[in-house]
Amino acid sequence: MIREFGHQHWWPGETPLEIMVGAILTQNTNWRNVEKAIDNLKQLDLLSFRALGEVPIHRLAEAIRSAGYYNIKAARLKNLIHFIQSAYGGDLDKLGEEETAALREGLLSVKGIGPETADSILLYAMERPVFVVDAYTHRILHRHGLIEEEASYEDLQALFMAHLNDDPRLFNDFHALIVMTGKKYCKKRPACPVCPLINWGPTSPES
DNA sequence: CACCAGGCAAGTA
DNA sequence: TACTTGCATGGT
Repeated sequence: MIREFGHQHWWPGETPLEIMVGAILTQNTNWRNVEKAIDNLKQLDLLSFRALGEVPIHRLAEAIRSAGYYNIKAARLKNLIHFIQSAYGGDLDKLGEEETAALREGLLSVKGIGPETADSILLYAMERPVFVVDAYTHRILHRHGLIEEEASYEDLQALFMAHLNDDPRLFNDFHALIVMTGKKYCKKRPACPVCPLINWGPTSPES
């Protein structure tokens, strides 16, 4: 994957807050639509902890319209801000000092933050050695016969983490490369240059 | 036109 | 517990 795409150096975001916002906005959504929403938040001067807390939710929803599911995502952003405010006094530095396991639990307690979003925040915003699993990860591992179709998020995460060094830089690149590979080759390609041993076949991904 | 994208929660039986 | 449905824009 490195040969095909090079190192990725994710997340495409400049600050921890921007990464957290992007993690929520990209849920089941094309990143290009998310970029527009984030650009818009910057234009409107809304991409700060303070502004996100104060902006009326309907105005926030309108600002992130291009990311889709905008009403739900506006609420989810508010939920995240509220969590940081109530648990860490709105202090991102204090949040940064929290233990990884405790922080993960806290994030998962926020309505609208599930395992992938929580782990994306932990890895890409907080640089914690947490492997991020997504739909591509599941699809690729299943096609290679490495997991059962029914394997859970935690099953996949445990598999990676049991076999890799606890290195945030490695996890960063690995997940990003899986996404790149999935986007480009795992849909309807007859062959994948990243993994020449596997011929996906011309039919549907899950066949 | 149909299908999907870096999910998650709520509803139903 | 095990499925199903809603959420929504924008690109292919």
